[in-house]
Amino acid sequence: MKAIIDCNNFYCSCERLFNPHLEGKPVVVLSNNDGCIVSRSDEAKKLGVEMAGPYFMAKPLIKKHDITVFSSNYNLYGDLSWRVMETLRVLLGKKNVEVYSVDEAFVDLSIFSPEELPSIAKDIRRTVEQWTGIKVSIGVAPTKVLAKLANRLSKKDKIKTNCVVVLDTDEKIVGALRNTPVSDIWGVGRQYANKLKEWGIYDALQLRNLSEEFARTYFGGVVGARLIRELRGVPSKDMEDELVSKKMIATTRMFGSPVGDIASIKEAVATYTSRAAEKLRRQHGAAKTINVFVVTKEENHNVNYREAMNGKSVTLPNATSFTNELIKPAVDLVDKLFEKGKLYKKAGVTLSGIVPDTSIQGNLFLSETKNCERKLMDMIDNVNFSQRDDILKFAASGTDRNWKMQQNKLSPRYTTRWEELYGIS
DNA sequence: TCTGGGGTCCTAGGACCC
DNA sequence: TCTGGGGTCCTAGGACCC
Repeated sequence: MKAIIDCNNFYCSCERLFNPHLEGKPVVVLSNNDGCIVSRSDEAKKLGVEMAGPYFMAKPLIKKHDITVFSSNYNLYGDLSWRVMETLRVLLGKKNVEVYSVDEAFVDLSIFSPEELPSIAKDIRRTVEQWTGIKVSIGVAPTKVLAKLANRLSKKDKIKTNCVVVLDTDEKIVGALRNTPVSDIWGVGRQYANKLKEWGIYDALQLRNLSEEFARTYFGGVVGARLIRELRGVPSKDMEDELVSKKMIATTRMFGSPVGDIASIKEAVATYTSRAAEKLRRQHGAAKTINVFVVTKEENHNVNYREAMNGKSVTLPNATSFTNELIKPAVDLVDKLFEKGKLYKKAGVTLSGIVPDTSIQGNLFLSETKNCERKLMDMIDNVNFSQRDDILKFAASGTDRNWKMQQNKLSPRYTTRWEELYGIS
C-alpha cells in the first residue's frame, strides 16, 4: 500500500506558524510578483477567494473581510518543507519516501500489515505536526492515483476524517470512485475531462471501466492506459528514486514593471542565468544548451502567450556549469531577440542537454584556469548560501535592478537567516 | 495598473544512417 | 522509370502536475 502525505494549505500554514494570532483567520499567499493567489487558508476559501485567481481581482474581497496577505517567501517554505520530509524519512526510512513536491510526499507502506495502516497513518500525522508545527492530510490506497483520491476525500471533511482516509477494500474504492467526477482524478486535466464528457463519461468509476485498449488509442496513449490500471488498483506508477537529476533547469520571471531597454533585459537574463547555473551546480550537472526567451507586453488583449513569446537557443561546444561561460552566450541571444520600441514583461533562461559534470571536475587535461574557475564557483555558491542571497554576483547582473519583481508583503526568513530570526517582541 | 514559476512524460515527424 | 526496410536521435508541441 502507498500513501500520499500532503501539507494542508502549506504556504499559509508556514506563515501562520510564525504569526499564531492568524490561526482561525483568513490568510492568502501570493505568487511571485504578487500576481496570483497560490495558497488560501480554509477561512479564505470559505469567503470565496479563488485559487490561482489574480490578486488585483480579489482585492475588494480581501479588503472587505480583512484577509491577511503575504508575498511568497520561498526561503521559509523550503526550509519547513525540508523539516516535514526529514520527519517522514526518520519515521519510515529514507528509501520509502518520495518527495513529490514542496508540500507532498508519496510513501511506501508495504512494510506494514493492512490492519496497522489506519493507526500508522494517524501516528505519522501526529508526529509531523508535533515536530514541525505543520498539519498534514493522508490518503492511503493500493496505488498512487487512488492514494491521491483518498487524500482528496480526507480534506473534504476534515472533522469527520481527521485528515486520514484509507481505501483498503474494493467496496470503499468503488464507492469513492462513483462519487468522484473524472476531473478530480489526478492526471485528468481540462482537455481530457472534456473528451470524456463527450463520450458520456462523468465519474471515475466509469473511467475505470474503460478498456485499456480504448485508452491506448483514444485517451492519452500509454499515459491513459496506465491511469486506468491505477484506478483498478494495479500499481503502474512506481515510486521514484529520490536523487534523479533534473533534465531541464529553468529560471523565468515576470518583471516588476514592463521594460523597454535592452540593457535591463540583459541584466535580467544574466541574473536568471546565474540562478540557473547555481541550480545546475547543486546537482553536479553541466549544460550544453541554453534557451533564452522574452515575452512582450501586448496592448491587444487577444494576443496569446505564444505570439507574445519569442525564444532562441544556442548549443555550446562543451557542456559547462560555469556562470561566466553561460552568461555570455545567454546575453548574446538577447541581442537577437530584442526589438526596439517594444515593451517586455517577462524573460527566462532554460538550461538543457544536462550531463553529469564529473567529466569536467578535476579533469587532468583541463587547464589550470578551469580548475580555478571551478573553485571560484564553489566559493560564490558557499558565500551566497551562507550569507545573503546574491551578495556575490557577476557585474552583468547589474546593480540597480529596476526590473526586479515586486514582493510587497514579504515576511521575514524566520528559520534561515540569523538577522531575521523569529523573536518575541 | 494589474493574471506565477518550474517541472515531467509522451508522440509525431524530420534528418540521418546502413 | 523506378525507388526498401529498419533503425536512431533530436526537436517541437501537447498534455499533465503542483
